[in-house]
Amino acid sequence: MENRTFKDSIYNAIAGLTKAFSHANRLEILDLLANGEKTVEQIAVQTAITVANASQHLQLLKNARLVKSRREGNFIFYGINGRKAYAAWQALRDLALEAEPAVQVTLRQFRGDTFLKGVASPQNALLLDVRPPDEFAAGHLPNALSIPIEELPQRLAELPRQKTIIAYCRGPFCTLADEAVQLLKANGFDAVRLEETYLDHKLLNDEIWQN
Amino acid sequence: MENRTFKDSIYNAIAGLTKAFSHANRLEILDLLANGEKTVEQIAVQTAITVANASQHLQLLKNARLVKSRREGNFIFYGINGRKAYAAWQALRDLALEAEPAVQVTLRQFRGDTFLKGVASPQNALLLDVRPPDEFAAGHLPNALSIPIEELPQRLAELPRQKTIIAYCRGPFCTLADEAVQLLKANGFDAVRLEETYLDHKLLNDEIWQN
DNA sequence: AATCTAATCAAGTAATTGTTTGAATACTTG
DNA sequence: CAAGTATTCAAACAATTACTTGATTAGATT
Repeated sequence: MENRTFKDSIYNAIAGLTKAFSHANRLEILDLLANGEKTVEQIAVQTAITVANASQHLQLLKNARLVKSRREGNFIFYGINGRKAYAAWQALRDLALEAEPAVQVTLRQFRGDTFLKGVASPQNALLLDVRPPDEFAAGHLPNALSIPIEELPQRLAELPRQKTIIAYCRGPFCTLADEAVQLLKANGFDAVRLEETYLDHKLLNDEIWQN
Repeated sequence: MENRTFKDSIYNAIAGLTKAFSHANRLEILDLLANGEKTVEQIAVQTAITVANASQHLQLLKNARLVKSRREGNFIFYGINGRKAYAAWQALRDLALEAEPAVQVTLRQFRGDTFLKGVASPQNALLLDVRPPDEFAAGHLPNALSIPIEELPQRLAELPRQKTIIAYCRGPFCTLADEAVQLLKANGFDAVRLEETYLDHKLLNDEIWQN
C-alpha cells in the first residue's frame, strides 16, 4: 500500500468517527445516555427534537460505535458504548470548557459563579442527586441522597437546614441541579451546585464499564 | 436564560469546536504540528493538498484555538496550541484505534504486527528517531539517537548490529519509521517500529507545554 | 390473525462544508 | 521604493450533512 493511501485511509476513518461528535444534538444525547439507558422517544423529548430526527442521530452514533441498543418489549433502549466513548467526549468537553470563550461566557451568564468544580466534599454538607430514580439506580456519587427534581418541592423537610446542600445531576450542562439550587435557596437553604457527575469520578475505577 | 437556550448554546459551541477535528486533513495537520512548527507550504506538501486549501484548514483550526501561528520573516509558522488540544486528539485517536474496525484493518494491512505498543524499552535495544532534525530538537524520547530518514542509508554504519533497533517517528500514522524498519531489515538489522511518539509520553510531564 | 405502538426508513429539500482558481495582501529584501 | 515571496481572501461550484414528512417495519398485545 502506498504511504499516501494508507494515511488517507486512516485519517478518513478517524474523521468519520469524530464526525459523530460534531453535532450539538448528538453531544447532548451522549450526555444523556452516559447517565443511563433511554428510549428513542425519551431522548427526543429531552433534546427537543423529533423522534425521526433522534432516531437518525442514534443510528449514526451506533454506526460509530459510540452507543449501543437493546430491545425490551416495544422499546429500544440506547446506552453509551464503553468507557472510551465517554472519555473522548469528556476530553472534548474539557477542552471546550477551558478554551472556548463562547462556552465560558454562556455558562457564566446562565449559572454565575455559584458552583463547585471537583468534589472535595466538605464536612458539613449533604450531597443531593436530583436526577430521575432510574439514573440514580444506574450509578451515583457515594453517600448521595436521591430526590428527583419533581419531588423536591414536596420533600424539602427531609433536608437538614444546618448543612450545605450540594446538588448535582447529569454533568455541567444539565439544568436539573440549577433548578434545585434555585428552589432550595428560595426556601432558605444553603445550596450550591456541583458541575461534575458521577461518571467523571467513576472513570477512575472501571467497575461500571464491564460491557 | 431559558434552559433550552442555554443547552443549545453550549452544545452548539462545543460542536463547533469538535467540527475542527472532523476532517482527515485537519487531523493529519494536528499530528504534524504536534511534532514541531511548520509553514503553510510545508504542511501542504506533507499532506498533499494545495497551499490555499491548507491555509483554509489552518484558519479553521486557529479559530478553534487548536493551533497558533507566529510570523518569522516571510514565513508563518503554525504550531499546536497547548496540551489539551493534543490530549483531545489523542483521546479520539485512541478511541478509533480501539473501536474502529476500518482503522485496525488498514493498520494491520499496511504494517502487519511488527510494531511495539508502549515504550517498555528493552535492555538490548537502541531507540532511533528518524524525524527531521528540527522535530528532534523540539522534543524527543530520552536516549534516542537522531538519524533523519533521508540520511539513514548513508549512516547505517553508526548503528550497532548486535542490538534491536526501535524506530519511531511522529506517531502511529507516520510512515517514516516504517521506511526505516524496511531499510534496516533489508540490511540485516533486527528492527522494529514503535507506534507512539514522544508526545504520548511527554503528556505525563508538563514541561513542553509552557505556552 | 388483527391491532397497536415504537422505531426506522425513504425521499425530497434546505443548509452547511469543502475545494479550486485567480487575485489580493503583508512582509522582506535588494 | 520596487520586486519577490508566502500566505490569505473571495467567489463559484461541488459534495456532504441535516431536517421534515409520510410511509413502513418489527414486535407486543388482544
